Amino acid sequence: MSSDNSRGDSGAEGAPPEQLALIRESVRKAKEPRAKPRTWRGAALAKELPVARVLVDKGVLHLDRYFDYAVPEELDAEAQPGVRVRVRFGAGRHRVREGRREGGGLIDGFLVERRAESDYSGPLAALAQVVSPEPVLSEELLGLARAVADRYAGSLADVLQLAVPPRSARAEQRPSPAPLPPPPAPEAGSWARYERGAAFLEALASGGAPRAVWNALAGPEWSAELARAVAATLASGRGALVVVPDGRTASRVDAELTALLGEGRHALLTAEAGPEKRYGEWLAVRRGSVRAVVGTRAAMFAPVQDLGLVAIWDDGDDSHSEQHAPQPHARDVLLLRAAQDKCAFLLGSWSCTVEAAQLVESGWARPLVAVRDQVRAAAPLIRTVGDQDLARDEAARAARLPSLAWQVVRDGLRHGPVLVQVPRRGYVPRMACAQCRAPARCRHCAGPLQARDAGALRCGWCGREEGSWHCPECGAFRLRAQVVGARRTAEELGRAFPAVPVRTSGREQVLDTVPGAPALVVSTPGAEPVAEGGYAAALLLDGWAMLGRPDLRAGEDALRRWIAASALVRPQGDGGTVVVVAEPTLRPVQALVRWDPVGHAVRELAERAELGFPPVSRMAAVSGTAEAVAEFLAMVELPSQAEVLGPVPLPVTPVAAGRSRRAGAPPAGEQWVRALVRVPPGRGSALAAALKAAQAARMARGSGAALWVRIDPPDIG
DNA sequence: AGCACGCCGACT
DNA sequence: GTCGGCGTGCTC
Repeated sequence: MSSDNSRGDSGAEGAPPEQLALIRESVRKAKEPRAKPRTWRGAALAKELPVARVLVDKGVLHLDRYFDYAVPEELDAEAQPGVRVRVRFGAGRHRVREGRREGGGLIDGFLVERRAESDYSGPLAALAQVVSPEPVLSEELLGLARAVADRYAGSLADVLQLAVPPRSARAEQRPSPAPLPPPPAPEAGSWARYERGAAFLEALASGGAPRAVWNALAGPEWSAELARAVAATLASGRGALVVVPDGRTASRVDAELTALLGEGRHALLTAEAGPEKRYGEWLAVRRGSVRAVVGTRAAMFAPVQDLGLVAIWDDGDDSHSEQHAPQPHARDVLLLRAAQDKCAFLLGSWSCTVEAAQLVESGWARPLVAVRDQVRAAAPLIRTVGDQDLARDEAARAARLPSLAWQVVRDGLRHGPVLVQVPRRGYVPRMACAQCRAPARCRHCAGPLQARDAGALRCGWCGREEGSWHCPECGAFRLRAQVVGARRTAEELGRAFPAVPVRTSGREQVLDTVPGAPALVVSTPGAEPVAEGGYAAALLLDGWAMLGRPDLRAGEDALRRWIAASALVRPQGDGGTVVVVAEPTLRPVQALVRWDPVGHAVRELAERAELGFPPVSRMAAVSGTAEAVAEFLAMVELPSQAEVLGPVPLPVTPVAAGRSRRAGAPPAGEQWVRALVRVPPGRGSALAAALKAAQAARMARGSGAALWVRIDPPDIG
């Protein structure tokens, strides 16, 4: 049967209803496996490749597949792969009685492919509109989005919403500038301080794809080093992408790139620019006018052409986790990109996450480190104040500050600014051995024990009660809740040194830099200003607060924050000193004293492997009402060896605090539960696939109750 | 999610 | 006979 679209009445509202009914009937009866494209309107179609495969822009999982549409002749030229389109979508074909096809509104989508035939055995609806001829969704970007959706059990449309910025017609109309020729390969510069630093740069410059986990030396040179890695990649004729945690850090790297490459070779992609400007920059990158990008997490999808290097700075910072579904982490997206584009990979940090250690241990990446002597020389001297010191120190108890700390601050203020790091509010205390401070863990699943009502102990993962806890480390029977400390100390310090100005940097107002003159700089973690010439000293307060969070990462995180603050302090050769108020026997404190974040991460990794924790095992969280979670767990076909922990009740969001409507958080006042599912190494994709399939089936059935599935939950206690 | 189909009971 | 209840399934 040949096409019935030969009449060419493209402008008419449609064929007579009888004919439409006839088409439908014949299609139904003939059951052709591969229908020639036909439209309800009978409009003239494109002569070549008259079928457009379209991804409809709806995040729902059961629509996470392509739909075929017919390409009308007049849209033939513009309807190219990658463009944004609008199509009619939804049930509504039965309105043909009135002679036209109405129901089903216009929705947005992406044209993914042009084909000769459809494997859909019904008449195709026609593309309604090509929104713009700009091919925003390249094959590479589609492939990446697909991989991210699979990894996180999310829908392709959700990922594309993160990956492709909203259109701005004005930005699209402006032509992007002509690309500049590749710059010369840069000198090794301060990369020479690292054992394999110069070799890494040379590999980038000569078109290679080295993969490294870079433990940066303390001090301010890291941003220039990142810029050199970008320049080396550009020199090879390829593009480069750098993702950093926040806008402040992005502008630091941006400044180094401008210093090294001049204007016009790189783009800065952060949320601070407005949507139009941002889309303009994004387009310049996509069109190949600009070959290098530095930006915050949304830049992880930046469509850099001929990508040669992806880099991430400080992957332990939680702003690398996307807040929108399916909540991918920049490190993992860049890992997928490196694998897909076969490009170089650089993960840099002053500290070291367990995930980074795993990349090295698995042999996927090589360590990029300095020799021990260099490491120690670049770092300040670290001194600790623990419980014993506090107990001995009567004055300290009264003033809440030990005399060693007073002394270091006083000496430091003679030579320059002194940083005081105070914890942010809102950490939840968890239980630990009163004697040795080992975190109290469930004997069944090794989850964190938490004190519930009336002092009953309960596991935060599997919900089992613990009636007769004793410490597996030292045998003690008593527990203590680890306390959250005060920022009053900062005020006290200010009063104690009345001649010195006190400056604060925190959530409300983040200072970028402070001058090299003596001053007390009080800051929360992550908001520390850079001091001109480095801080003379730093005081890290309330180590208990940072270590006491009921989180698997508490140790790693505390160390990362301490190291980030200490890295802003002058080297010990120049008198730089840091005092940390925390028990010196604790592992993260010892790692800080030795300045050995990598060793710390390696030990954590070994322990996680033994206990079946992520990232060695893959975990997923399923949260919702008790009924929804139970129903979901009953129907999901989990891969073999999968283990379900819980469900346990989640804390109820106070009605007053309804402002923080985080993705996956229960609505204010509603009681939700959470189950954790874990699988052994290598079964992660099977787990994601199973969860996604079950979620899709649930949605298709229209089970109304909200339910959240989160791969790699960040807060598993 | 919409929205239309379809296979059951009360109605002009 | 026909209108219409909402349970079920599809959306190119």
